[in-house]
Amino acid sequence: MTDVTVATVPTEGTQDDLLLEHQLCFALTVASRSVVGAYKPVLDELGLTHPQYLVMLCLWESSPRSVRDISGALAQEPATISPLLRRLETAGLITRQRMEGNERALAVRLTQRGAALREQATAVPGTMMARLGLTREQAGQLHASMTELIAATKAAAGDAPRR
Amino acid sequence: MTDVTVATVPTEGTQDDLLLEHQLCFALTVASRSVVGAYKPVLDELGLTHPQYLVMLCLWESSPRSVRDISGALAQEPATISPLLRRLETAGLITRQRMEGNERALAVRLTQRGAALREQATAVPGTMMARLGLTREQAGQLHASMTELIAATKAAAGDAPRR
DNA sequence: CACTAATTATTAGTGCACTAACTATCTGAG
DNA sequence: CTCAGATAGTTAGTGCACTAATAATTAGTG
Repeated sequence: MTDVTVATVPTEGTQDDLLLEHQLCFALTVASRSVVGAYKPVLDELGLTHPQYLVMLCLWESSPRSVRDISGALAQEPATISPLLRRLETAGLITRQRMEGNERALAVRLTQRGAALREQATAVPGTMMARLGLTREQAGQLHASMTELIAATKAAAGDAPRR
Repeated sequence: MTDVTVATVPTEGTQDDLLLEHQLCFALTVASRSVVGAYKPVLDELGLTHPQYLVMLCLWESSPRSVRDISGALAQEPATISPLLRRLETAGLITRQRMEGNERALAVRLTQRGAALREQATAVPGTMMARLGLTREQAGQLHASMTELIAATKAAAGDAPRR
């Protein structure tokens, strides 16, 4: 219906460049919101939001981790992670206590319930790929494209702001 | 450095499925945030946030539009658009008045300043592609992938929730 | 050793995004 | 013609995400 769009994108700049439907950034944000939205019914059963799910993935990989560490792994500001962790603590999935030997850092640790939730979560990736009708190859291809894009933005950040 | 990831994804499900770095949804959200972040310095000069930029693109295409119309074009809830429009009105870029003939609908209209801003904006797409080091072909390819993904999520939404 | 620097986390403030609840207007079936 | 239901926007409430400012601890240098 509306997929002539890409095929007709010309090689040089035109005044069509400002058409909403031609914007990669628009397609990307819609895709992101749509995919996250598709996770919702599945994650609801675990009682997690999508960002919370990502934090849990992080902790299932290794358990006592600092805020800075998690923040780095998720490419998110500590100020974003902080309240998120507070909610996960309230939900009884993690504990937060100062690290011994370095009282400024926080030791974020899975509770028994938090660790146990992993069992239910193992089904999530497969369920989602099936729901979206993606093969492992397609998913891998998209993953690679996104990784490249992320790298491109890092390069762009290094260029202009001139720090 | 860390790009062995995709090449080593096996064909069948393993316990590695829960590794953060293997999640497409993670790569997608990071890519989305990163790209939007890359727009920031450029859009700052126009005094727009990225979501506001998308609304303006919308209005530069056709000017008196209803909230519902804009909401549909941007794939966003009216409740999200509403306060966003209020800020654009405060910024003097648009006006909001009830439509004559249908007092429930709103006529969102560009002001002179709003229309004029388009001149500055014409440079944005080109600037961004250059900054990200993307060719038109690459951008087109990514755009097509995102469009497919979006379609996949729509299909998924139609399946399960069974309305 | 003292005092500045850097590191780590949190808080405040703004803006997006969504759901649910509400108001106002319009439409259409009886 | 009337009033139940649909339509269009807004508001309230929650949660993310970012920047800037703050507090607390640690490390390093003179």
